[in-house]
Amino acid sequence: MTSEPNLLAVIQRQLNELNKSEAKVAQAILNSPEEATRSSIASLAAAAGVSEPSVNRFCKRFGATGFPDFKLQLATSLASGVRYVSRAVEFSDDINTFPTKLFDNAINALMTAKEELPLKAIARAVDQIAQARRVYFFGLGTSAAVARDAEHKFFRFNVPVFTHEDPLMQRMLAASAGVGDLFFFISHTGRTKVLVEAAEIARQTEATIVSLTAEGSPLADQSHCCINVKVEEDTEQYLPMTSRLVQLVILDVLAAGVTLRRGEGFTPHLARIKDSLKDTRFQTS
Amino acid sequence: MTSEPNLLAVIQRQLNELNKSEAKVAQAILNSPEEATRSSIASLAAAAGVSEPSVNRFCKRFGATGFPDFKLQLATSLASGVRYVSRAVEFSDDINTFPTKLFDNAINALMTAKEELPLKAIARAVDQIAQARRVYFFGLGTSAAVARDAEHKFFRFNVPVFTHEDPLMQRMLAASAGVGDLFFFISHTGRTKVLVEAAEIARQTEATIVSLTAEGSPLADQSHCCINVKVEEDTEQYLPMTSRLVQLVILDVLAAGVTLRRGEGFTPHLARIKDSLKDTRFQTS
DNA sequence: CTCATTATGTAATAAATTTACAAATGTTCA
DNA sequence: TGAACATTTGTAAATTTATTACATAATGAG
Repeated sequence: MTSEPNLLAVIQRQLNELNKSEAKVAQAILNSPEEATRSSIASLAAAAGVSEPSVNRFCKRFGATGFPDFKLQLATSLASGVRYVSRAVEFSDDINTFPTKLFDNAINALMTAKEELPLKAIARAVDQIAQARRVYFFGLGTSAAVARDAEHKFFRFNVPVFTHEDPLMQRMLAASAGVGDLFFFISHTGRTKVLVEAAEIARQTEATIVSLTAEGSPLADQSHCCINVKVEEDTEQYLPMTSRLVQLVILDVLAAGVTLRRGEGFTPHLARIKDSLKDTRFQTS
Repeated sequence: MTSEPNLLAVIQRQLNELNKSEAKVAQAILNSPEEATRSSIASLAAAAGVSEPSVNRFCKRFGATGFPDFKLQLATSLASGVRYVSRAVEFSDDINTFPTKLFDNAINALMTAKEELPLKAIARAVDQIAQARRVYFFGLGTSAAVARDAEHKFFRFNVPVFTHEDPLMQRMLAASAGVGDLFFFISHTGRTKVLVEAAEIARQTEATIVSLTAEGSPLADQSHCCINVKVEEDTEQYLPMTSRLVQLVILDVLAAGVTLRRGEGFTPHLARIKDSLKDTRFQTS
């Protein structure tokens, strides 16, 4: 009943243990799996050079209730197995291809991140943020923009938040930290010197250090709680694009987590902030 | 023939444009998509409370050749693992559900945006940015972080870029603009007063106005070129989450577009900037 | 070489899907 | 309002597709 994640591999593996006509069916399916999902039992039987019941028996042998069920499993397996392969933009690309590639890469990164979400670390970070008296979001370069976004978001939850892009300010604030302060470091590589140094300084105080960065990096080493994001991205060669998207969504998750912890009683507060923005907008006609 | 990667979202979106019985079928499928992939046309018709041909017509309306083909597409679409209908986080959610929901919503937003990418506007914006003598990225609130990210990205392409979050600075810069200046406004709603005013001021100069905002908004009206992003997001009630992700990826697209226009000769410049960052990092052991 | 066993195919049956058409419903305009 | 038209929906027949039952062929052991 459990849908096999990779049906083709299973078929391939059992190939020798099949009898002649079943092997023919297997071969036909392995030759063009996509086509098999679209064929009727008659056309697949013809393609394999066997009779229709042989195809049916083949399907049952692999745990399906019948041919349609088998096709379904095969289609599912193909869809999940193919996995978008991220594609680099090339100089030969034109307006019709490169935007799609970039979107595909972004989508792919989020899907991958979603699958290996470090839920324990996230839950812990939510706890710590919810308990903090003050939260500092620090990042540099691209991550500075992420930190700014986080500040904006968490501010609405009545958490006193601060962001500073200036490494000197970051150091000074880290040095004068105390109980109840939480430093949230954001860095794709986790190796940016001045940021790691700020973390080291903060670590010597009573403050809590949370980081959103690469596993096993110097920055992660300095953290009480590290949310590590695995994004396959060659930042040495290209600009980081997808990693910051994942970071942003994770910060959304943290913000949502904090809100949920506060419970429904907190919603009026959010509504008040929303209202305060109303007059800054042109009304929709 | 093109297999829709996001069938449920497509169905969801067209829900109001369907007639009664088709809507019933749509609802039945949205209620339990997995079950639909395993049902026969008869049982789905029964579940929806319509006749079998109605189900068949529904399938054809969505580009399938018939019911089996539709089931196949649906199964394929489900297999990629994303719940394509955006789901709001609720107070009953726990750590195992709400992070997934948020990721799914983000992925969904990017997929939808990808489907209706305004390629003409993007191509035009790329042209204009490539020709600009100076580019100003202006945004407020959440969009300020997006503007900051854009500044960071475009800076690497040797385009003189500037960002200011201060509305007064924005106005002053807008007022003193001239030929070759490009103002790039970022706003989800396109109705933020001070931003629209800055655009109005800039519009009276020789500068070019490009905006990344909602179609038909006051801000769009002020722009020479408007890249409109359709993201279904209730910003009145919730914080904008997905829209800024789409904005970021579109800015990546613009940056890639500018790079492609410059041709391969430009890559050494990027390499030099990369090198300049090397010493700021701890080396990987 | 014969019997038992397994493998495969044929043909009938059953199920599911599609098509053609008719009834019902809604819409337009005098 | 109501006749004429268009649209939607369902019924029933036709067609396609899948399954089952059974017969025949192939294989292998004694």
